Amino acid sequence: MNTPRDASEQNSPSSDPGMGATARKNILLADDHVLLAEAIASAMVRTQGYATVLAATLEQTLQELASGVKFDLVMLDLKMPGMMGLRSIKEVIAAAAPAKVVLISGNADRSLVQIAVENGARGLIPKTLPFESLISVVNLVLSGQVFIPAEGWSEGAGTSDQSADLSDKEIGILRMASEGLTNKEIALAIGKTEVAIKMHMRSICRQLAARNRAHAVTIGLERSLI
Amino acid sequence: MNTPRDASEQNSPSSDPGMGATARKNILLADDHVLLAEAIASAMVRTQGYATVLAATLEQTLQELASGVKFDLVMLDLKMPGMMGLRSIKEVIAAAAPAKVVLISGNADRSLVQIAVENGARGLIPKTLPFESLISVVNLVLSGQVFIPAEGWSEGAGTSDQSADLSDKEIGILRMASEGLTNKEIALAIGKTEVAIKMHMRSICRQLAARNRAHAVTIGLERSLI
DNA sequence: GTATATTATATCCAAAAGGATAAAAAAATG
DNA sequence: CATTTTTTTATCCTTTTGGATATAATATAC
Repeated sequence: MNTPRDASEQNSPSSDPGMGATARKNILLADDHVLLAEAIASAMVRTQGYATVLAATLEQTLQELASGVKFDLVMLDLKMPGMMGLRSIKEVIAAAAPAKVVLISGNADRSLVQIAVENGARGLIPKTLPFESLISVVNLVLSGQVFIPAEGWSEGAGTSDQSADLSDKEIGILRMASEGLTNKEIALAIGKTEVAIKMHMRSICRQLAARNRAHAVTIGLERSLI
Repeated sequence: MNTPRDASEQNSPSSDPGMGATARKNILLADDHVLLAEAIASAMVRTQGYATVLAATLEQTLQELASGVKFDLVMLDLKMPGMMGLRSIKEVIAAAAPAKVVLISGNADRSLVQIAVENGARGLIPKTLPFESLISVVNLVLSGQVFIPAEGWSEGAGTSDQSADLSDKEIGILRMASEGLTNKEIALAIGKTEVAIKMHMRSICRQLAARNRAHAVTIGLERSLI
């Protein structure tokens, strides 16, 4: 099945006149892993005739979505420069509407995807998916279905764990904590007191269902919140 | 000695008679991101005529390397089930010899790759590399060169940071710490005293140049040590 | 075997993290 | 405006970390 894919030149989308009711689909592929993105893009073009545009950062993605080109599907990598967990996903979903948004990830955790779907995402394409299945999933999603793989992703938190999204401030604090800064140092850095940071950390841990800051950092990293 | 069973339908490697001195190359592609692996594999086959075998776990990789098939190049993903940082990289390099081993990663940190190269790795292929460049890099490496991209990876630790590899015990302890376990709980889990764990944590932090356990967890996750 | 590392343990101690409660300060809401 | 909510701060406290030092118990090497 896999034959030539030439990576570079996708068909440009936009103004495409005189196509039937089921016109050719425009896909925005947002992934900084160009190697993968080009491969997917070329498969789309070759086997389905879908026009594909690439974006390598969140910024580029939003730019493309604001460019006026009407996309049918956005394939969004969870770990891309600029991405900050659920926060960014929501942003893209809003900007992409009414285009469908499906997530791509190497190892997303269950709860994040679940919440993302509740917020309008059309599912998840794990990077561990065989090539062949990819096309089927894309068409499935284009037809209006939601696709979530039954397995193949990290266990996440099977228990009671709602993937709340942290505020920008909380994300900043968690990031600093992940870099080894103490509460006192963080406080100094953002001009607050140590106690304030401590309260934020407690809030962060509660929201992430983390046992302590080390655990919070782990969860933050795995959900690419930070 | 099992015959090369290749993952999809790539040309089977091994006994390939009647090729010139520069015989066709056998490549082992170890990456659990099948989507990407198949794309690379097909590009290899199509544009270069290189036979490619896929492996999706460290275990499979080592099995292939022990199967008797002579590979010329192993492309090894840093984040694959079973992989534990430098430890596993060394293992693969040893098992692959005299085949060349080049790393693949979405976001490897500088120091790890540096140390890996000092241990015999032939360089790094970032997943952000354009498709076109991939072929060039592969041939470059096959010709005996080491390839390390000048940019496009996480800053890592620019300062004085030697990516030492942790012992199995240390990795286990760090992993438990990343899951929010306290020293006391870890001690209980592995039948040691709290103080012993504390000493190990200190040793871990020293080796990773981490400021504290939260930082150590971050580094451990980023280097996929845990 | 002895000598030399490595690993584990015991006691100290100071700093930081985690938790609770109450009260200002600021922001958002009506 | 007044009111409600959120954020920030203060003061307690307990547990956990992080660090130092010394001593036992294993290994590892010679």
